[in-house]
Amino acid sequence: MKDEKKRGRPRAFDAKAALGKARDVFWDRGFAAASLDNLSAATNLNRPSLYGAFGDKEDLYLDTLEGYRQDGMDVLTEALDPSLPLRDNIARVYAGALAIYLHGETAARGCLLIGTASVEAVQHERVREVLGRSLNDFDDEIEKRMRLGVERGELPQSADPEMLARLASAVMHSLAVRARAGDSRETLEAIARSGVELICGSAP
Amino acid sequence: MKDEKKRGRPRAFDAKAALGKARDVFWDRGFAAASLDNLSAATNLNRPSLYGAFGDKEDLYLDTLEGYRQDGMDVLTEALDPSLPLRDNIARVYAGALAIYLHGETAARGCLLIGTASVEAVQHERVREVLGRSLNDFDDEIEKRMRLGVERGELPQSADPEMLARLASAVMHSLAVRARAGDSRETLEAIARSGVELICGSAP
DNA sequence: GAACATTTGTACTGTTTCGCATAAAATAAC
DNA sequence: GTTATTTTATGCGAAACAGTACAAATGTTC
Repeated sequence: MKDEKKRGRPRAFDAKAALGKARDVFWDRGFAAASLDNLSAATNLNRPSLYGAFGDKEDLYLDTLEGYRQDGMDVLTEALDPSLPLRDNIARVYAGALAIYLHGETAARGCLLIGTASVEAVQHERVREVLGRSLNDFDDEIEKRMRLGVERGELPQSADPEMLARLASAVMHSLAVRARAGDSRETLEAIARSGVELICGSAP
Repeated sequence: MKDEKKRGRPRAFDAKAALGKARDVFWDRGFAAASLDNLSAATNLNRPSLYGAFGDKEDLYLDTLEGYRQDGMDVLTEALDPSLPLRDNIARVYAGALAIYLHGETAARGCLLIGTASVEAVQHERVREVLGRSLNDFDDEIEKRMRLGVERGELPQSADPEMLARLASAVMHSLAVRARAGDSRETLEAIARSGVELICGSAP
């Protein structure tokens, strides 16, 4: 199923790489301010090629969001490796997030979803759906680890895994916003440390 | 200084009211997707009147952000009334935030700054400056209350007021994002309650 | 009432926007 | 080699866009 030779002229570009370039454009400018000329220039693709491969601008944007969501989930599950202590897990989640957020030419880009999908969410239902689903998936993944923490005694029996997870996510959301607002790496790392402390309490 | 009659034809509109209407447009659509036609229609002002009163689109947007920031600070200081217990203060901060965030025709609008200024912050330095300053001002105001809490014994002497304030803000940032992502009022209120619990610990 | 100053409404300009039509190019099937 | 099929490249076209010129309208100052 991988090398099924399709008839007709073959593509002269790697769709996945093009999606990555398009993602950078959306990440810096947002959906509305990203023009097809910007996207065409960044991907080295003509407009018809973009349309042929991804559909219109909104489809392309949704594709980049989905890819970003998937990548983020991979980073998250790796950070939450259950063979490590809970405290380390949460610290790794924040470290992984900051590695993604603090990366930009002019200013840090923060999170693609929180930073750019939030604006469109009010008017574009499909964007709102992806954003909501992404946030929920993140919450759920962290919640699983919290439940495990209660079972293992890393957290008190009275702890509420669902709410702890949502608050752990909240710190990450704040890091995303603050990164884009121009906060320094030191500031963000300090918030992450304090967040771990507050969420994990005096867990071992 | 209030009624200095200027010569020439007087304005036929209230600039403050117009700014409020423009704010609604930016709140729903963001800066980039808000057209001058949208703004002109919402304010019932011709384009030349908009330009004459506020400058270009970016100037107008920055004006609405400043106004929103000021309004937000007023709500915040009122919520932080030091005659109330710390726990009530933080709960009131979140309640005040949600009252603002959960208000939209199609979907909740969240926070104007976090929801719409974040996108532009990367490329527009002036927007980034307002956003960063607003977040900092909020942090500082809450931090003052936290310091008072330590003095009064509402918080343990070992508490770090600066970091507690930033984490209290973090919960609010998350509420802003989640509101725009479509989360229900019940969900958001539950997060706010858990946030108060976590931040204020077992404070009286 | 005459001269001046500012706002308002209409209409315009030049640019940018998105999406597509059309034809040439490149490969598979026959 | 011929035909069928898909992707490229050029460039079109209609709409939306931000900002402004200009003249009419509406005040103040003298």
